Amino acid sequence: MPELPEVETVRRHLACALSGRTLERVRVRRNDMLKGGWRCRALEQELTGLRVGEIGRRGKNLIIELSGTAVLLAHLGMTGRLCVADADAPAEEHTHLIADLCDGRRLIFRDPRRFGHLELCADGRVDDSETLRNVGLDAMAGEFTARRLGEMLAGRTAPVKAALLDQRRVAGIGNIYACEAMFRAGIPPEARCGELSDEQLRRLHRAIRRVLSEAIAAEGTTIASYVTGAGVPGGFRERLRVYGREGERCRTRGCAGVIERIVQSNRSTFYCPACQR
DNA sequence: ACAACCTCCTGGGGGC
DNA sequence: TGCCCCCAGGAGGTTG
Repeated sequence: MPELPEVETVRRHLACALSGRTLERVRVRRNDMLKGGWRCRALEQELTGLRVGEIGRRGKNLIIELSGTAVLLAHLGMTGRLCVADADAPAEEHTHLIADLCDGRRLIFRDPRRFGHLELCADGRVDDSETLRNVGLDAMAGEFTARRLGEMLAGRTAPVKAALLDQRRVAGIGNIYACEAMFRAGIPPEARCGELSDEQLRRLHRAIRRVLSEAIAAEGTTIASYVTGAGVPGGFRERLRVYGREGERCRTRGCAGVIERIVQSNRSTFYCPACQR
C-alpha cells in the first residue's frame, strides 16, 4: 500500500531508470485510469516523443516532468506499480500504460485494483490538476512543523488518526504510518484533534517525521504487493510496532501490553492500550 | 464547515 | 480440493 515512504522509494528508482529517456511509443489501455478528462488515444499522442526530466513527489503522488511544460502525475492507489522493465519481460495482466523508451527498456504502469490513476498536465500547472488540487503540505516538507500540525488540528472533533489520513491537510500518511506515528507519540486512538496538548502535538510531529524517515531508509513497508524499484519487498515491515500485530506482545521494553485492533472511519487501527493513554 | 458513512476494485485467505 | 464470502484501504462523493 504505497504511502509516502513507498512512493519516495519508487521516485528514487525512476529518477535513475527513467530521467533523461525519451518516450518513443506509448500505449494506454483504459480511459477510467485517467484523470483530467484524458482519453487513451489523446494521451498516447501527447506523450509520444517527450523526454523525461526531473521526478518529484507530493504526498503519495509522483510528479514526472517532461519536455516543454508537460508534467505526468501518477497516483499508485493501493496496488499500483510504476517501474522500468526490460522490453522482453512478459506482459502482465492489469497493465494500463506501456511506454517504450529510447534505451530499449519500457516504463510500465500496472494496478490490479485500479484505485490509482494518471493525469497529464500539458501546461505544467500541477496545482490546478485534479490530482493535486486537494493535496496539502507534504509530511516531509520543511514547512510541516509542529505548529502547522497544531493549526491543522485546532478546533476539530474528529479522531486525530482520521485527520492524519486526510490528504488535504498533511499529505503522505496512510493507515500504516498513521497507526505507527500515534503509537510512537503515545496518543490513544480515540483522542480527538482539538484536545491534544502542545506537548502531544510536538510528540506527534516528531513521531510522524521519524517513522517516515526510517521507513524511507528501509525502502518502505511491504504488506501485500508493494515492491521496491529493484523488485524486492520493503524492509520496514519487521520494524512495525503495532500495524498488523493484533494479539501480539507490545515491543516496548518493560511493557506487558498486547496490541489491539479497533475500527475507525472504516479502517483498522492498531494500538497498545498500555503505551497509548 | 465538519464528521460519518458509502463506493469503487481485485487477490488472497479462511471457513465449510 | 474447491468454492464462496469477506477483507484490505485511498480518495471522492453523499448525507446529516
